[in-house]
Parts: sequence; C-alpha cells; structure tokens
Amino acid sequence: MAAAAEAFMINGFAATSIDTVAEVLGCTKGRIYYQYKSKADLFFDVHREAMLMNLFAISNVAKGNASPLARLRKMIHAQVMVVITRLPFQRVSVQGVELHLSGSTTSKQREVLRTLMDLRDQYEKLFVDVIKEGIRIGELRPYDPNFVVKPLLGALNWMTYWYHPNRDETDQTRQQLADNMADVMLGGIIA
Amino acid sequence: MAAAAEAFMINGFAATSIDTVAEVLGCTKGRIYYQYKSKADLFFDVHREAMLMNLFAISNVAKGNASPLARLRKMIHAQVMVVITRLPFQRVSVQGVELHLSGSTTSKQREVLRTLMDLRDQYEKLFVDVIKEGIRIGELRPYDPNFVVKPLLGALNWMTYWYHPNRDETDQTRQQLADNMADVMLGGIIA
DNA sequence: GTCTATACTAGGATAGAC
DNA sequence: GTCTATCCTAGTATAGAC
Repeated sequence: MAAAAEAFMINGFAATSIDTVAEVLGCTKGRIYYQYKSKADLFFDVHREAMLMNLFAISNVAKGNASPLARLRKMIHAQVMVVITRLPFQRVSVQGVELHLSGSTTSKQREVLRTLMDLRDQYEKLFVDVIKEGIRIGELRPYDPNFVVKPLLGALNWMTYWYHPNRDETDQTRQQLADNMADVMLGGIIA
Repeated sequence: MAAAAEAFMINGFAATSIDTVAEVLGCTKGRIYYQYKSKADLFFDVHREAMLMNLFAISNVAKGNASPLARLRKMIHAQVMVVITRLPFQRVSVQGVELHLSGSTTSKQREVLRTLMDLRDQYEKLFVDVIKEGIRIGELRPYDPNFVVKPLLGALNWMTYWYHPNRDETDQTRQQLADNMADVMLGGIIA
C-alpha cells in the first residue's frame, strides 16, 4: 500500500499503471493482482488507510475536554503533522475527492466509495461539531459552521500540493509550520 | 474548449476520452483532432484560458490604489466570483496543479507546461505582493507572505470541489458567499 | 472542415507454470 | 505466493472520403 500510495502520488490514479506500482514495490503485477481484484480496489484501500489516519489523528483531541478553540487548534496542528509525515497517503486521500465525482463502474465499487465518503463526512463533522460548540460559548464568530469548515479543510488539503519534505527540517520547524497554519486559519491575518 | 472543460471537470483529464469531449460538443473526434494535435494540447489550452481568467479577474484590483487590505479583500471576492461563474474551467486549472507533478511526455509539451506554471506564479505573486505591502504598513500581521498565501489559495482552490451551483441562488447570495470567504480568510474565526 | 473507418498501443486483467 | 506469458478492451491518433 505504501508503494501504491507513492506511485499514485507521483502520477495520479488514472495515469499510474499496475506495472509501475509493482516496480516501486520491486516485484511484478502478478503479486498485486493476487491480493487485489482490481486497480480501483487497491486505490480504495490506500484511500481508506489515509482516512483512518486522519480520524485517528484528530478524534481524541476533538472529543477532549479542553475549550473548543483549544481543541480546534490542536486538531489543525495534528492534521498538519499527518500531512507532513504521511504525504503520499494524504495526497491519495485528496485525489479521492476528485475521483468520487466521476462515476465508478461496478455497483460494488460504488458501495465501497460510499463508505469512504462516510469516513470523510465523519472527519468533517468532528470539525463542524467543535466549531459549533465554539460559537455557542462565544469563543468563535457566528459564521455558518458548515461553511467555515470548507476553507479550513481546503487550506489543509491544499498542503499536499505545496509541501515538500526538506533535508534541513527539524521537529521544531515542523511544529512551527503546524502552529503557523493554526494561527492563520483561526486568527486570520489582519493585524 | 468549454465542452472540454466540462468533460475534464466530470472525469478528470486522464479518464476523459476525446470521444467523450466530442460527444459533449455534439460532433465526432475528427473535428477535435483537426484543431488540436493531441489531448494534452487541448487540456493545456483550457488550462491557459482558466489561468488568464484568474489573472484578468484580479490584476486590476491588485494594482489599484486602495489600501492593501481592501485590495486583498477585493481579490478574494473576485476570485470566488470567477469560481462560481466559470466552474468547469476553474476545476481544470486545479487539476493542472496535479498534472504538473507527473512528467509530461514530449519536450514541447513540457515547455508549454512551463509557461502555464509561469502564469500560476504570476497569479500567486499578485497576492504575495499585496500581502507584503499590507504587512509593511502594519495592516496585516507579519507572517511570511509566501506562507500565508498557501492556505489562502488553498481555500479558494478547494471551492471547486464543494461548490455546486444552486437553483435558488441569486446574485445577492453569491456576493454573500464571496464576502464570507474574504471575512473568514482575512479575519479568522476567533471571536 | 467534419465525417467514418481503421491502425496501433498501453495497460488492465487472467491463466498457468513454478 | 509470485512469476511469465498472454488476452483483450479502451482509447489515442491518423487516413482518406465527402
């Protein structure tokens, strides 16, 4: 799956051949077809793995008992760290959004896609709920929570396109990046 | 080009066949191959058109003589309106970011891709410059302008995935959406 | 200019050896 | 379980009629 994620990251789902994935893995496609019925199934598995990473990274924080604003900050921070540390999977998960727009072939695949979208909805709902609570107690401005979550997740997802790991990066600079992202998203940029 | 944009929007570049584009256009692929040497060339043309729309929409505002903050607000507003009114082209332009990651075949195509990336850089620079100026005169917080532009453009680009035109939408609700986007991106969501 | 017909190939998927 | 060999479809691109 890591090999597939890497291959999909570089070329995208449609342009990646199973031969390429096999090459990254260091074997032939026989091995892959032994485990996965089709290329789509492989993609779905990578996609699910990515979504589970995300849920795992933020769900404990989301349900903690810090203030909503503090939790929201931690959630953003955690998500940035996941993107940094698991970039190939995260990029696949962003590709998944696009793929879902097009119609998948078999009805079985559509069902799988359905469960993936459910995971994505769950994930988004964790943010929405914390935002709602923050608004209720007056910590956050009273925008429509279902709206404000969009630019927020957009900024996070977009990271997969511009972030590139860097040699002279330390844990400290990574934390800094995550902090800055949270600062900008929560506090805006007006002085 | 509009037909191509629509087809690419629905299925993505790789999964869209020239036959499909022809069908949307209401002709056969002979006509398309008469005008475009290859599918990639068609995509590039749509992509360029989208980038030019963006530049056209914001460049006058960006170079106006209002305060940097006021200009930035207008730029965000204008870009949201472009996404709303020209969704297929805008989605293609977002796909273009991903496509550039993978290697295109011919050297000629790589050159075209290069000019497209230049357009994108110009576009980003318009934002960065206004942000820099805003920081200099103290209207904006002193974050790294090259960083803050990323979440900003991420939020805008991501719109192409969640925005869907709606029957009971009026010019007023569209303006409202653009305003809200600018509010959230500039002022944050902390109360 | 746009059509129909066709060549050509990449790549998904399967069969069967080991 | 993983390989090699092969089938077969989809889809890019071209040739040539009209």
